[in-house]
Amino acid sequence: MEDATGPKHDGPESGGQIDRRKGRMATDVASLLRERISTGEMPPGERLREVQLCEEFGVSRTPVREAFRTLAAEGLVDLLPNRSVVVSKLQADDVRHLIVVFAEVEALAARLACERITDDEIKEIGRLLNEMVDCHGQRERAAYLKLNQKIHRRTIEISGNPVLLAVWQSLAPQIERARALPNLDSSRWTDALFEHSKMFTALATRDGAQLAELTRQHFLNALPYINESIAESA
Amino acid sequence: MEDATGPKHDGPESGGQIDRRKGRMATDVASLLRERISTGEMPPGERLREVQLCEEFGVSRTPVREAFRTLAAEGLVDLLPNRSVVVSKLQADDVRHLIVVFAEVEALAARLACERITDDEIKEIGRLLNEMVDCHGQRERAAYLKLNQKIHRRTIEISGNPVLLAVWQSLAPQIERARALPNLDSSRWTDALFEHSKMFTALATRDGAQLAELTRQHFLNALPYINESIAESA
DNA sequence: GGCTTCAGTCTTGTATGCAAGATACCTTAA
DNA sequence: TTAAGGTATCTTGCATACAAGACTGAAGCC
Repeated sequence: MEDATGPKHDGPESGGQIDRRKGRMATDVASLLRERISTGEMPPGERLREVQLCEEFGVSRTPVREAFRTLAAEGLVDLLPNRSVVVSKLQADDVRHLIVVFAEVEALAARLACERITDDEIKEIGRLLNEMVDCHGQRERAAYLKLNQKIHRRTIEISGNPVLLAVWQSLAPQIERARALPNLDSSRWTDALFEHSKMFTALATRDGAQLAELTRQHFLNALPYINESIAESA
Repeated sequence: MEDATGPKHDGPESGGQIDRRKGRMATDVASLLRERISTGEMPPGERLREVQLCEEFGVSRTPVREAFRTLAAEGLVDLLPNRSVVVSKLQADDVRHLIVVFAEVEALAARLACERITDDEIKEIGRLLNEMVDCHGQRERAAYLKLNQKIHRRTIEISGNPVLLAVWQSLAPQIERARALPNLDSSRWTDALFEHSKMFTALATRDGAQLAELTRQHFLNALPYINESIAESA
C-alpha cells in the first residue's frame, strides 16, 4: 500500500527487527506479532494479511504463515480457513474466564514458590517491589507494568515447575491484552500495589497458603472492573 | 528410503485419513500426529522427518511443517532449529510437574462445574461412571480409559469456562502420554475407580469444595507411581 | 589410536508458482 | 432503488525449487 512497486525483500525495513538467519525468522515474526497483539497495537478483530506483513517484515509468506500457526495455538489469533487470520476477540466473558483461570495458576505458583524460594530471591523480589512503588510514586505506568509482570514471572520461575511456566506463558499475553483495555488496571493501581505489599510479606515469611489466597484475590479483585472496561473499549 | 521413485502424492495411503480439501490438511496432519504422540505410538525422542511424513500422508511439506508449529505450541514436540523435530521427552520430573498443574486445573473445573451442573448432566455423568465400572469388571482397560477421559472432559465443559477448556486440552494429550507408560495407571486402577465414585457423590450433591479436593487428590495420588513407571519404560 | 578437516549428502528453512475459495464490484432486472 | 447474479480480483492453501545449515564418513595429521 505504502509502496506499490513491491520489492520482494531488501533487508529489514524500519522497525522490522527480524533476524534473517535461517531458522529464526518464523519465530521472530511470531514474537513481533505477539508483542503487537499483547499491547493492543493490533486490536481484536483486526485482519492480518499475509502479503502485507511479508512486505513489512521483509520476509516471504512462509515464515509468516508458520508464525500464524504458533499464535493460533496460543489463542491470540483465529485461523479462518481460506479467509484471513484475525486477532481473536476479547469479550468481557472471555476476560472474566481468563482471570479466573489465571488467578488459580498464579495461586499455585505462589504456593510452590514459597516452598522453594531462597533468601537471595526474596531480596530480589523485594527490590523489584520497591522499584514498583517508586514507579507508582512517579506515575510511570508503563515501567510499573513491566516490573509487575517481572515479579509475577519470577515467582513462576521460582516455583520450579516448567509445565506451570508454560501454561502461564500461554495465558500471560492475553492478560496483557486485557490490561491494555482502558482503565482496567489504572483505576485499581493503588489498591493493586497495596496487595502486592501484602503478598510480599507472605512470600518473605514463606507462608504459602496465605500467599496463594492473596494472589488469587489479587486477580479476582479485578473482575468487577472488567465489564466497565470492556464497555468503554467498545 | 523405502521407495526411491517417490511419487509425490497419489491419494491417501493406507491409514492416511487426510481430508484433502483446501484449508484442512495442516489441521488434519496435526490431529493425526497428536493422536500418535498421545498414544505413545510415536515415543518421546522420536525424530519426525518431514519428507517421510509427507509421503505417508500424501501431502507436501508445507502442511506438515505447519502442523509441527501447532504441536510445538502444545508442547508435544520440540523444534530444533535446522535439525529435526522430535517428540518431546517425558521425564519423570516433567510428569510430576504436569500432574501437579493438571490436578489444580481439574480441581478448579470441578468447583466451577458444581455451581452450574444441571440434573440431566448429573445423570449423564452417572451413566458414564456406571459404564466405567462395567469396563473395570470386564478388564477392558482401553474402553475404561476412553470413558475416564470423557468424564473429565465433560466436567470441564460443564464448568463453562472456555479458557479452562483450552488449558485442559493443551495438557490432556501429555497426560495421555504419561498414561501410556507401563503400569502407571493399571496399578492404581481399582483405587482410581473408587475415587471416581466418591467424586461423583460430591458432584451429585454439588459440593464444590469437597469435589475439588477429591479431584486434586485423585491426580496427586498418582505421583508415587511415576518414578517406578518412568524407570520401567527406560 | 584418536583427533581434525573437509567433501558429499541429507534435512530443514525460505521463497515463489499455481490453483481454489472468498470478496468486491458491476451489471441487470424487478 | 434494491436485490440477484456473474465476473474480476484478491487472498489464502498447497506444492515445489533452491539455498543454508547439519550430519556422515573418509582421509590426513598428530
